[in-house]
Amino acid sequence: MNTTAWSERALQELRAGGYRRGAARIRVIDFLDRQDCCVGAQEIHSELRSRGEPVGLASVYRVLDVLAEKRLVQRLDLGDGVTRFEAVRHPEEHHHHIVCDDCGKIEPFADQRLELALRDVEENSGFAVAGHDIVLRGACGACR
Amino acid sequence: MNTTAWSERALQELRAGGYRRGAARIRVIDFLDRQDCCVGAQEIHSELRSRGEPVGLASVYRVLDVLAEKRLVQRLDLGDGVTRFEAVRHPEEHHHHIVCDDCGKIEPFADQRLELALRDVEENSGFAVAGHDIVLRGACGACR
DNA sequence: ATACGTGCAAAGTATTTGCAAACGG
DNA sequence: CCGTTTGCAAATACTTTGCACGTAT
Repeated sequence: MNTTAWSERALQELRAGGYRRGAARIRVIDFLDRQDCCVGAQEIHSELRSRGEPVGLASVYRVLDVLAEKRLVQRLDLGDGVTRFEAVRHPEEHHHHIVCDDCGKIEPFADQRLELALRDVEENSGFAVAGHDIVLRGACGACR
Repeated sequence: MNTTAWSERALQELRAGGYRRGAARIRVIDFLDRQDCCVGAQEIHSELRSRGEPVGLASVYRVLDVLAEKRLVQRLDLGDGVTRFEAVRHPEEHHHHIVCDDCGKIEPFADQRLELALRDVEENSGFAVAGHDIVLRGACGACR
């Protein structure tokens, strides 16, 4: 399986949308593709900077905005005032997160029954539901 | 049923915890008791001010902090950068929220199957889960 | 009387916006 | 070339903190 598939697809979809391949865009997309969990904008900014691939912080936010609009990344809010982003590699199989209140560790999880229950709620809500955010909080194995 | 039960219980629990009945504390608690949905700190502050019960914004935040710690209110993050708070009237029957992306309308919902599915996930997570936050997003009946 | 509570203003943090210069196609 | 993208700095928005004064107990 090709590990760089996502960044390629992202750049391709952006191009199709009339977006150019600017330096910041490529760097941020490339960075996101290397992550296996969600990251915040400031984190992306400082990591890229320390790797010698500096990018303006505003550009990071702008790139993330475009990616989120194209649904190439998922925004997530863990409740600490930082918006995090994660590459959407397999749109059909999405997952959620569980966060440790003590050490801040973030772990993903997926559950079919949960999704089915959510789908039912969504269908009976009277809303045209576009998405849902689920965050579990507690103490991780190491901290409790 | 007594509609002011919550504010009384809140003040009582705070007193038991060694907290005094300061003016800001009473006003914020009283205000929260009159709401039927979640509210943000700034909103509480300006509403109280326009009602002629002014309270310092910092005090609002401090009161909310104490209440959240004592689990008398629930924090919730709807993803728009504003932390909202809601009185916890019946700890055993909690609910979640669905938000309209267009008009910002917030509606509560509760679902037993969803809770059961969550409980299972929580038990198998390896975490000692303290709580969960669920937010559904979409277009409400009027906006879609 | 004396700790705790409050209000104001200043600081802190995350994010957004204005604008001139750089750059992709 | 020309419109898009970028980086910087300034602006915004929410929340937190420091500190002197007020007040509940």
